[in-house]
Order: sequence, then C-alpha cells, then structure tokens
Amino acid sequence: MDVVHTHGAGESQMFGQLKGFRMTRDRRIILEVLGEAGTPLTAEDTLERANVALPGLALSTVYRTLDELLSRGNVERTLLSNDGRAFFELTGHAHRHYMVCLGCHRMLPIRSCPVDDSVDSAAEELGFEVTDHSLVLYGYCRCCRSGRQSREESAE
Amino acid sequence: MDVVHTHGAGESQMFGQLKGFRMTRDRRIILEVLGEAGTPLTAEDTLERANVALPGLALSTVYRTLDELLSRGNVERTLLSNDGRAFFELTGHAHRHYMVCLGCHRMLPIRSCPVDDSVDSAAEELGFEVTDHSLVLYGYCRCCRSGRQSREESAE
DNA sequence: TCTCTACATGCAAATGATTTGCAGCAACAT
DNA sequence: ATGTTGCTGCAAATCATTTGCATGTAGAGA
Repeated sequence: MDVVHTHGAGESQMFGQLKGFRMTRDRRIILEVLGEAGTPLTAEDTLERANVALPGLALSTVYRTLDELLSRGNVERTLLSNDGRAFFELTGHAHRHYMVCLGCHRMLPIRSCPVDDSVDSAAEELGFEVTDHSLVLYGYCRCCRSGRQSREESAE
Repeated sequence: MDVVHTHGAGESQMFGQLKGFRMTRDRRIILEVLGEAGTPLTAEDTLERANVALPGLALSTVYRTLDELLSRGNVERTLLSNDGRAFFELTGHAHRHYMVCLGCHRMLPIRSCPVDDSVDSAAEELGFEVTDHSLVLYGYCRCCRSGRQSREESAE
C-alpha cells in the first residue's frame, strides 16, 4: 500500500502525496506553523512558534522535518544575501519572489513574476536548461521609509 | 587628507575611492585574484588562488578583506540556494545575474538584466523603494545536459 | 486492540562557514 | 626614519546546520 495513514483527515488530504512520511504530532504542528505563517520562516522561527504547542520540540527535529519536506518538494528554501539563515515556506503558498526590507528585514511577497519565458528561452539559446529561478528585490518598505530607524530595532 | 596613498599607480586609480583602506600586498593580491577570476569566488577559492603568490595568507585575512571591500561597495556577495558558502566578485565586473548549473555548480554570467524598471515601479506602487535586486537561474549547462553525470563529479 | 519494526526524536557532539581576540607586524603620514 | 594606526596570523569562538546514538512511537499486520 502506498498511501499515508493519519488519524485526522485534514492533513492526509493536504499532504496525502507524502508517501512514507509519518505524520507525527511534531510534524503536524510544524506543517501547521508553516501554513499559518504569512511569511517564510527560519528553522528557529519555526521552532519558536511550534514550541507554543510543543514545548519539548528539538531544533534538530525541525531541521530534519524541513529537510524532508524540502526533498519532497513540499517546502521551498530561500537564502538572502544579507542573512546567513535559510527561510522556509510551504510550496503551495509559494509566492517565490520577495521584496526584502533592509530596515526591518521583513519579506514581502510579490505575486506576479516578472521573469518569464523570455529569460528562460534566452538562457536556452546559450545551451542552458532552466529548471527554476529566484528573484529578490532589496530595499525599504513603507514603514521603514518614513521614520527609518524606528522599525530597524523593533523587528531585527 | 582623504586620499589613499599606494606605491603603485594601478591600484590606487582603480581603488582610489577606498579612503582609509591600506593597500597592502595581501590585499593587492586578493583584488588581483578577484579581478582575474571570470566567475564569483568563495573565500576559500580566493585563498587558494592567492596562495600561489602568497603562501602564508590566512583565510581570516581573506574574509576580513572581502568584508571590508563589501562594506565599501567594491565587491558583491551572492548566496545560492543550494550552497551554504558566499560568492564574491568585484562590483566593477558585476554581471549580477547568473545561471547556476545544478550539475557542475558553475556560475555562468548573464549579461542582460530582464528585471527592469517595470518591476521597480510596481514595487514602488506598493510603497517599497527598491535599491537592489538579485536574480539567479538554476538549471543545467550544456556540458551537464549531454552526459549529465560525467561532469557532476569532475567539478563538484 | 496488541505487537513489532521502521522510522522519528531528543540530546549532545560534530561540521562547515564565517567571525573575533590578541599580540606582533607593517603601511603610510609626518 | 619613525611612530601610529591599522593589518595579519593563529587559535579559539560563533552561528547555522547536520549527525550519531539510544530511546520512543506511528502505523502495518496479527
């Protein structure tokens, strides 16, 4: 048999494609946390939020779960040029592109993707087969533009 | 007095804007290495190449120099989603955009920038002031497409 | 429901990249 | 030349992430 068995119906529908993935309580909470976050989270962020419901959860478990989900394609990982940590979010949500505020470090999703086929086919002409791409805009959000330092400390 | 003094004329012209930056032999070599590399280098790469001329050079010096140059805007740092290390290159050279091969991990520069004003002004409408952006295409280069694994080990 | 086995977890130690403290050294203004 | 200030090497410290290992538990089957 190929299908995952879970108690609850909710997650098994949502993550029914996760064959061989044991839906433990830890993982359910981690998925919940990712699903409820409106923004990509670091492993540490994820732990903090999961700890509300799961005080004992270990950071290594969060990493292992995120890695697992990553390799299954259920989450995406993003690295920013000004931050050594990795950010994770559910692939379903995938805005994929962000505006990253250099003041408050918030990641604001961009819905539309300005990088389309033209780029891919230009690369293709150079013999390069594009499978994926990432675009990040750096700058300052509205909050940080007006009263630029008031937020810099509050959200760092 | 504000201007850097160096013995040689070459570097002082190129990096004359580097006030307070001491043009030591180590740094001259590091800059040379970055200038001659046709591709962004990691700190370790840089050390290896610099070691040819400077056997005793320490990795920490490379990092310190790169950080210094970074904060002065003379080099740019890029992080890739599949590699924990940072890549550096002279800003002057800045192609800024790359195609990164998932097979051989080579970074191929893209000359043109498909992300232009339209994106910035779209962001601007959302109250976001764009100061910079990064675009990376992931995929497979010509070499790796034909005989995909022959290169995977050779260049890893 | 109960048991068994594979897989998940916590903890602590190992990595890998990058940073830092410190004492000695060298570049550059004078 | 010569002192001051800023570089440098070395080793130890961080930071994010990974891994080994002993134990716990989800979920397949009895």
